[in-house]
Amino acid sequence: MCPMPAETMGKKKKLTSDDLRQLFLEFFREKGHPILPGSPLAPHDDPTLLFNTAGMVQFKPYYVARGPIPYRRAATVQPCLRASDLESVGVTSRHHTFFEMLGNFSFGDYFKEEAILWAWEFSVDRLGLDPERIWVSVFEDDDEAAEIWEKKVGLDPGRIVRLGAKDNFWGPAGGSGPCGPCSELYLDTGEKNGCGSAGCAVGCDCDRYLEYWNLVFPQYDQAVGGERSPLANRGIDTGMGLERLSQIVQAVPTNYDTDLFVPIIETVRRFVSGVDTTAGEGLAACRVIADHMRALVFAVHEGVMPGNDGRGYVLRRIARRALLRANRLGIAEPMLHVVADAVIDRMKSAYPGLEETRERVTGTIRAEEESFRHTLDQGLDHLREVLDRCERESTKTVSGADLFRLYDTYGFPLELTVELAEAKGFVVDSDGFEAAMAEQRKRSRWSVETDSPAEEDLDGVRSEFVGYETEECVTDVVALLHEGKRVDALAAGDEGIVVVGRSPFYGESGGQVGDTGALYSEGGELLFDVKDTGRSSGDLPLLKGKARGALRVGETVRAAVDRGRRGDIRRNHTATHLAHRALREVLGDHVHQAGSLVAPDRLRFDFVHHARMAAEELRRVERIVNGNILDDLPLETRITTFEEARKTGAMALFGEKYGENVRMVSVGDVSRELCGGTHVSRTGEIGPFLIVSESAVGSGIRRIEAITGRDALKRIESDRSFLAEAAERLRVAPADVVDRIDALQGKIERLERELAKARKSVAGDVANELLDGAELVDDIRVIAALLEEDPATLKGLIDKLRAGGGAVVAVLGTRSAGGKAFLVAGVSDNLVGRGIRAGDLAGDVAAKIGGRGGGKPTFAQAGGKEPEKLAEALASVPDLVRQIVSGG
RNA sequence: GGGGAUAUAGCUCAAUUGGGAGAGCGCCGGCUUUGCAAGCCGGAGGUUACCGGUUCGAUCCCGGUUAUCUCCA
Repeated sequence: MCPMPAETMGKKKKLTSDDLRQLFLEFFREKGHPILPGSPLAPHDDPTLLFNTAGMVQFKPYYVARGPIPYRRAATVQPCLRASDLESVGVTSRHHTFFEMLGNFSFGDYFKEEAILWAWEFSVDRLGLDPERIWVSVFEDDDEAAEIWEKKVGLDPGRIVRLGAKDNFWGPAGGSGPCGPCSELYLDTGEKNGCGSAGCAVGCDCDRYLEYWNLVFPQYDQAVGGERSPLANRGIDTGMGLERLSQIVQAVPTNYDTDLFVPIIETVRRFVSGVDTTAGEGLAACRVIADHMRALVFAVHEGVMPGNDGRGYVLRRIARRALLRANRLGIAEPMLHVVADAVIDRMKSAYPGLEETRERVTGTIRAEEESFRHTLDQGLDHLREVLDRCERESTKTVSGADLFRLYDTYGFPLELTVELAEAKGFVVDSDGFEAAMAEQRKRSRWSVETDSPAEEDLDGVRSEFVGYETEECVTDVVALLHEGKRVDALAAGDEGIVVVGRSPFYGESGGQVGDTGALYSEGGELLFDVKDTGRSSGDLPLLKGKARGALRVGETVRAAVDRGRRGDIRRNHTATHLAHRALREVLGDHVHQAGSLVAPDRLRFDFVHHARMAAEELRRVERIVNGNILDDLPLETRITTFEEARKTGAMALFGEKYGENVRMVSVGDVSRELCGGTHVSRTGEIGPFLIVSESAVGSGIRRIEAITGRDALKRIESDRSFLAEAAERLRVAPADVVDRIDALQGKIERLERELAKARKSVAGDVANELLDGAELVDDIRVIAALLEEDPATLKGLIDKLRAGGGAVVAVLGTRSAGGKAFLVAGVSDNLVGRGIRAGDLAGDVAAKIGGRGGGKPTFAQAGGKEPEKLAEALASVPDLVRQIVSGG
């Protein structure tokens, strides 16, 4: 193949981004690289990263590993997500939240020479880039790399530029790990694209020299503190962004004009009318939406849900930024899910898995759109209130506190607040907002600093977990903690923490709760009650509890786990695995664990699923699990490598940290999961499995709770006795209980209707009687009576008396439950003007029975503690009315 | 992990210093009208999230729990 300048490519068959992925992988396969799948965007095994931000992340251990590794070179296409510089997206052509990295890697295999020669060969021979327009940079003191470029490649020394650490020293990704100097390849797109300044060259910020490939030569291992040591397997780590590569190969002005983005941006445009989307803000908005939706689709596809912390929060912020931009474009309807469809259509050829999750992904995004719409509506209401208040207080400034409250509490975007407030002629106190923000940051930092325990206290302490094999063993006390400090001994009665050399106690982890039990002396004396077992950051089992005798470091003890409780836990844990498997079978493969609790009395399993489970689905899950239990399947645990386990299809958790070696738990051939917990040896031990509840935990996450073994038997027993008892009370056979209840309810309904009618007519009679017996004060009929009715009836009577017409004052009393007095007072509407208020009346009468009262002018209630004085107090009502009438 | 807010009918939300739990939509029944949209009347539906406290009396005040929203880390 002969070299071709970039522009001429356009006239021939244009290379698509799909072609470029293939060409790249094919080229490095020819050079002896195994082609590996990209690792997940959300790495399970690297807690230093929220998301995969670079191509080499999955290989970090291989650079550091001293022992054997599965391969010495590799090539990948790695999806990456970077949310650290969201503000730059759409403004420049080179920042993306989601991008794909093409990379070739060497771990202790080839080094600079091959990497450089191959990069050149691929650029010129396969991509057809014009060799006269390729420039390179090397780290300032990397003579070796410069010489390879000059001597072996034969590149004009004038096109080899030396740059400092800012540009040409890479890493480490995530703050620690492999790093080293690098060499970058650039394509000169010609003077017309430059900034025109005299110093314009490689490294300049303008768009003339486009960096497209970074060859990193990792040779140091950087610790968290910043110190560097030589890397065990120095090697090569290259990264070429597919978006940028597509831009230069397709000879278009920006990444957004490549075939990766065009169909997506076009989809966004379909929703816009009246705004120019070919330039300026409108164009930038379309680009941002397209970019963000690519990130969102891939992250949700992998099972990350928008939420309010960690990875989920990053996702939510990305989604909301996209929505805000859509808002700016005048789009009111939910549309991101449509853009998501376009992303899936565009990317499914390279990532076929996207098609399978399409419905879940677009559904999740749609739900997120609607939830943000809701947040915005709420925020608008609050903003309106704030502005109204400012108006009333005739101030033209919206305070920092108000701005912050809208943002912090109601999640209303600051820029929207500012825009809307200014449109109405207000000014905003941005400094006040910043101050409030700084205050919140300070609080958060403070809380992080103060609640980390003094873990360094346990440096050098070793403890082995032997609980898989045994529930009881003889061992030594290797450390004691009292009130958070290392001590040599605990006295009887002290609360503290014990660490033993060999621990049969399981420390809480992976959802399984900690064991309880006891420590005994060699003579059999109880020394320590283990009330719970935790886990230090170094995974030491920490036995928490109370000393019953003197306990010293170095002492030999017999450690015994509470066997019955552990048995319950084992049953529930194995049942959890079976339930997980059964849920996937019934609901689909998108179901995966989002949280789990394995306790002795129940198991709780949270999982990703978008809808409420139907009763029939729950029954099917139950039936499948109980079927597995009846089959009495054997369990097998095996220690293997993470990669090996994945190949066998074992389920692993997103966001969970796994070491080099993992423990794989298989239940027959129905379930295979990575798990450190304790399990039964055959499923038959589990006994009955009953799902007792299904509920929502958060958006897109459901929860089931279930019981097994002894608790399930107890539940069945009590359910049966409830039913038997109910049947007995109803005097029917258990099978007829439901029919009987229906019949009874119909009867109750009929009787209640009749009763209400009867009450009404009785109340009418009583009201008439009371009116007849009323005392006249001037023209006012005054009624005061002590009745035997309940408070609700009294209230009804008052309404009747007031509605009867004429001038009426009524106070009714009764003894309420609990030996207290209850009063209601009513005054007809036409008397309010004459100064008679029900509230006052109720208060005055209540005063005579040791209580208080109040209410509205026409209706009031009161109570008192001395019901025996009720009659006397009521008798005073006519006088009270007389006083008001004559006094007023 | 920390701060703030919210929790009332199936849904969206009211309830003025603590004093009778409501509206709109939806649902059921009836009527009227009709090309459709609809209209009129009636009805069912509530442990005011949960637990405790103050009070004669708590949807309202106080404390705790849980859940959701939201910001920071």
